[in-house]
Amino acid sequence: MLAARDTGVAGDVSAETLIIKAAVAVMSEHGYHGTSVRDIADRADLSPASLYNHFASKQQILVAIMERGIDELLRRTREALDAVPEDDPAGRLRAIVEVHVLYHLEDQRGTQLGTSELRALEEPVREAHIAKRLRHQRIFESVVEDGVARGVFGTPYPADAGRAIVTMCTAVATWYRADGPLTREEICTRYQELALAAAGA
Amino acid sequence: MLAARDTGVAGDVSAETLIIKAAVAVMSEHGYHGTSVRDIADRADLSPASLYNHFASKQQILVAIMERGIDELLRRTREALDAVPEDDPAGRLRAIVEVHVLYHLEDQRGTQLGTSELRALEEPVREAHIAKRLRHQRIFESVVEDGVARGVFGTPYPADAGRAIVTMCTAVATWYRADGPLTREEICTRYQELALAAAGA
Amino acid sequence: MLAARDTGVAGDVSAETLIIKAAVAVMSEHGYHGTSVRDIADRADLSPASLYNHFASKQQILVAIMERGIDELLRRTREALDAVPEDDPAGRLRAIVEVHVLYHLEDQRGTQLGTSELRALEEPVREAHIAKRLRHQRIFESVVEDGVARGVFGTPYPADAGRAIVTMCTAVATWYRADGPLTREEICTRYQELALAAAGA
Amino acid sequence: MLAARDTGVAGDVSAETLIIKAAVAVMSEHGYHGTSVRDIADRADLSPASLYNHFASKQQILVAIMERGIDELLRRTREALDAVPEDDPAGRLRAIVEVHVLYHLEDQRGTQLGTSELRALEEPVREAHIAKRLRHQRIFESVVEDGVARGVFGTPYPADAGRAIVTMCTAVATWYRADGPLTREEICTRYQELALAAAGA
DNA sequence: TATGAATGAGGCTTCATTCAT
DNA sequence: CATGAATGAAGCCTCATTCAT
Repeated sequence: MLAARDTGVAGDVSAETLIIKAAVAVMSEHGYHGTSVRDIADRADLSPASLYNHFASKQQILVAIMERGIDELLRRTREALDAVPEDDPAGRLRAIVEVHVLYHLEDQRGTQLGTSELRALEEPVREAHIAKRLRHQRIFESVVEDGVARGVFGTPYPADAGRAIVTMCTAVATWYRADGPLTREEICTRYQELALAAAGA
Repeated sequence: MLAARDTGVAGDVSAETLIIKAAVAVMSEHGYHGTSVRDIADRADLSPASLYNHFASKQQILVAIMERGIDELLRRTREALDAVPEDDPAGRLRAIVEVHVLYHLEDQRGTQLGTSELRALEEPVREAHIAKRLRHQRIFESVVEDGVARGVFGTPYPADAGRAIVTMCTAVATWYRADGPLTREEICTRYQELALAAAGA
Repeated sequence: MLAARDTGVAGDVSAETLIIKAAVAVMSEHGYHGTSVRDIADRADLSPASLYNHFASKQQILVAIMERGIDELLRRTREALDAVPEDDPAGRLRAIVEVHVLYHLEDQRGTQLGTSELRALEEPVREAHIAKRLRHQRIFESVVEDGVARGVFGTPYPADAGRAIVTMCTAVATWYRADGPLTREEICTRYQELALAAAGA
Repeated sequence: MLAARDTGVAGDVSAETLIIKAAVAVMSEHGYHGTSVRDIADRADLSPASLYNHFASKQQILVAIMERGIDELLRRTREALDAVPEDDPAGRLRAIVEVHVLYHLEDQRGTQLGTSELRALEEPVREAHIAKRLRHQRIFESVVEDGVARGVFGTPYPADAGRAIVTMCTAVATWYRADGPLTREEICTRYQELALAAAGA
């Protein structure tokens, strides 16, 4: 049972990961409530009963998806921030926008779920999860605020700008098509510029 | 409650309108698939069976909500545009942002539904509905493009800017709280500024 | 909808009563957990879904059966006691034994359920129900104790005798067959004698 | 399967015995149908799959419990009878009541199962098992009848008395608590007296 | 012998909808 | 126009059991 450890590394083929992939695929299309356990099982080439050897409930599958998603996003965002000097607000904003956009392009369906199915999370997980999302948004707000404090950004509403930036970067997951006219990197660059503009750079 | 615009007459309290209000209330909280006909009926103080005297199906209730929403938004947007001279791109952008933000603040729940339940619409209504939404977004894009053509906006990516503007203005419906620190008008003003910034005004 | 009121009177044909009769029939044979909602529905000539128009759950059907049973038994027992002078302990014991035996012969299956499915009742109903059953048993104990106090009964263990009497009278529901050698009245008489003997009359 | 016989001897720890003990514990609480194989396995600190290395099915576990119980009871009852002279009906009744009561106090849960889960036994085991239980009851009836024939007992209904005696002695398993006011021996003595009274000694 | 994983059957319940009243 | 009752389909989940390891 070598592959049983979910390392997040490509090539991971544990049953849990396969199920989560299947669930992301079908849930991102029809939503949590619009997706049946059978839908997930079919997609994962399993019987519905077998799902329950890996997850206690449909809800727990959603929890796994949502938590992994926000945890990874937070991790990457913090990592990106750590790599840019504090006295370079524009560079810091560019860095976290890059992470955000690339992550939402890389895992379009998973991140869409993360954005849209908050309401399907049951308490008490929901509350904790929302707190994480808020923490993530606060990072953007504080980067903009910091830039304003340093005189690099000129927006009079740093918090609103931060929220607007997160919002528009998140939305790329809803419209990006791999066969569209722009590469991921191009989209990323454009959103960095849009973000800087919104911040009043 | 001017907005009860079923027939256009103020004070409209037709059963259809009551049901739609009830449906918006519960569906905006749990989504289309997460809401049962009984949930709607309970909210509307009716029996589930009675709903069917007014709507042919749960799906038709959703259709009514979605179509009314986008139709009204399109109508207001066009109306706003007609009121501003063509040679004032900034004014035009301000105008449609105002309509968009105010409409999403005024009918938070209905517009949230409109944004999130596209996937729950069944064909062929869905396709037609998406076309309308696209038409709406094209208005924003063309206003930005026009502003660039006239040398008023400087963004190198007018289409992306247009989409980003719509996106961030739409999102106000998800976070606005009536008891928050800002009035609707203040929010509106800020988003007008953010939009102009994104357009490179 | 004339018959909708459940009066407990013979001839009552409300859906609730029909379902309860069906449930008693199948549950008394296979037990609560050994009986499926479909079993009950089939017996009542209904679809499983229709059951839920009348009872909120399988458990609530059981509750109705159990509560009606013990309430009726308590009622009859108290009524019987009221009809015999306090200074006639033997008559009083005969009276409550008669009620007990006849009720358990009259509704063999229902009373068997009442005796055997206590464990299937969920809290908090269970606790309250057990209290009722205890109250019923206390009546027997106090009649025997009273008889001892008055010098009519000689048993040195009135409480044990009372319990033993209830127990053996309850058991008639498990072995009585309508086509057996004894009439209900004969059985009743014999158990009155056995009870008096146990009490040391 | 050398060690499989539960001889009651301390130190017997075969897996079969452990499983049976676990099954008795959980089944006596929730009944056969209310108990899952997993419930038994959990209680026995085994995986459900492992149970099947020791018993062919859940049903076979029940069979083992029920058959061992009635076999042991019959054995002890006959043994007790053999130890008392035939011309001492009161002594014989005392002897079998003692065995019955003590066995039901010693193995409260197992005997409760034996009494209540007859209906869960599948044919053809069920029929054979019922025959054994009947044989056991006939012993009580014949002891009473014999006592009547010898002029020692006065009851006019020896069969009913026999049944009533078995019934009330069996019931001790349902109410006895180790921390109650009476020792097992005291209970035993009282039920011997109650039995003699019922027999009209 | 032990068990994680698999599964068809079936558990209870809710669903959207219909229809007689 | 309103609704209690009915229902086939489907929902999530547990069941007893099997099997490869």
